[in-house]
Amino acid sequence: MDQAVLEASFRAYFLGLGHDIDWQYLSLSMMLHPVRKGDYLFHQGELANRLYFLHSGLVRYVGVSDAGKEFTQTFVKGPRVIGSTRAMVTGMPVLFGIQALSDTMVISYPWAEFFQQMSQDKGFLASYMAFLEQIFIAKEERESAFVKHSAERRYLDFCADYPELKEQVPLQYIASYIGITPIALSRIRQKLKLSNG
Amino acid sequence: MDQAVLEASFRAYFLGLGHDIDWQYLSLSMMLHPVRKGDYLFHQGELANRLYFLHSGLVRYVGVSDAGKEFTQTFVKGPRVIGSTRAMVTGMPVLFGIQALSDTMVISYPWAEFFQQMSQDKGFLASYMAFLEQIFIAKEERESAFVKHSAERRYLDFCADYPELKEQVPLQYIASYIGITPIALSRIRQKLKLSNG
DNA sequence: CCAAGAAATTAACCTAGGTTAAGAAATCCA
DNA sequence: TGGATTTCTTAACCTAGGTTAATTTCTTGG
Repeated sequence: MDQAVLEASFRAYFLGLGHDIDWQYLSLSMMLHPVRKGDYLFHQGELANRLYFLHSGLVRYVGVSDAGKEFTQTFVKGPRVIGSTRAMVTGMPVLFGIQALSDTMVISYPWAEFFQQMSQDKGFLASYMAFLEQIFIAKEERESAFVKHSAERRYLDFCADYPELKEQVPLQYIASYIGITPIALSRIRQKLKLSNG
Repeated sequence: MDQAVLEASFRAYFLGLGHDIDWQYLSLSMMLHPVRKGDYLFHQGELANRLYFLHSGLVRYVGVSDAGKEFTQTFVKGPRVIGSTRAMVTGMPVLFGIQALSDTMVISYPWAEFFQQMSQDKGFLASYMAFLEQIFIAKEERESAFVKHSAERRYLDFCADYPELKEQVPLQYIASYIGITPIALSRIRQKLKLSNG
């Protein structure tokens, strides 16, 4: 895949965040990560202090519980910045892994250097800020939904909010996203089928 | 309370986020909200499109579920910026209320105007960005803990992480913070008491 | 300092969702 | 295309934590 295309995709994404950015400040070469369906960009516990950009494809963030059970934190479709803000900013090991659900293309830059160079540009700061606001708002909404709604309601909301994911993503991942087992999700689907005729 | 003191506290907090800020850009008068123990700064469902700063005291963020049950999203001790990023940025109604757990003093500015003026300053952008990173990281950690650990473990972690809150905050709020009922928390505490002699 | 309300505990019972297990359906290669 | 693997469903049983309700302990305002 052509690096120029990837770079253009990356810049277009940032432009979409609402501010003009002067990329002259940036003098770093990107790293390419073609991640195949099923494989991981990184695993829980590893270091991931880079800025990752998912150019194309679909991934999920996966945490593993003390008891060894998987939990899907979120699904992300490219083009979008992905990764762990915490790991990137603090240099601590990630709390979740990122698994490709389709063949994907990811690029990355080392965050510390990238930020040092780009923070000279106000447009970049404003864009990155907008990105942080976006992902924080998404978390606020998700936390709220988790607390307020039953598993059944969370499933229905998922289907309404992500009709296309509902088709592409294995049910077990959807179950782990709404916080229940695949068995419990089956029961819910069964019940819904009956009550809807 | 002296406005100059509150303003100084506000600026000191931002300075603590790591960047020098030129406050000359700002020409807005602050609003004062002395919120007494037990009262709310705002309730779930209201508009809260202002930048709130908790100068002193302790508050909790409270969501109410479909079934009418309360859930404590987080505890915050001043001095710190508080409020809903989502409500502030998007102008949508808040997903949770903020209740004072002690007598508090809160000040606020209208966010849109505040941001318009202050976004001219790179130091402010960088500081606000740092704040967003901080709160996002906290959410990442909390989400991870919720999924990975049992209620008992979450209680023990809470006690370890916030020894001072453990003393000041009613048990029912701690219960709702770790996602269980006060009754369930009592059972856990009982069990721990027995097993520790 | 006391009465009234609020907070915490305990007990008895209930239920959503977890667990194990086994079969059916879908998917994936070779 | 067919055997193998993975995914999904169903059933039977179990358990953490919810619910209701009664009792005790703490707070707090007058």
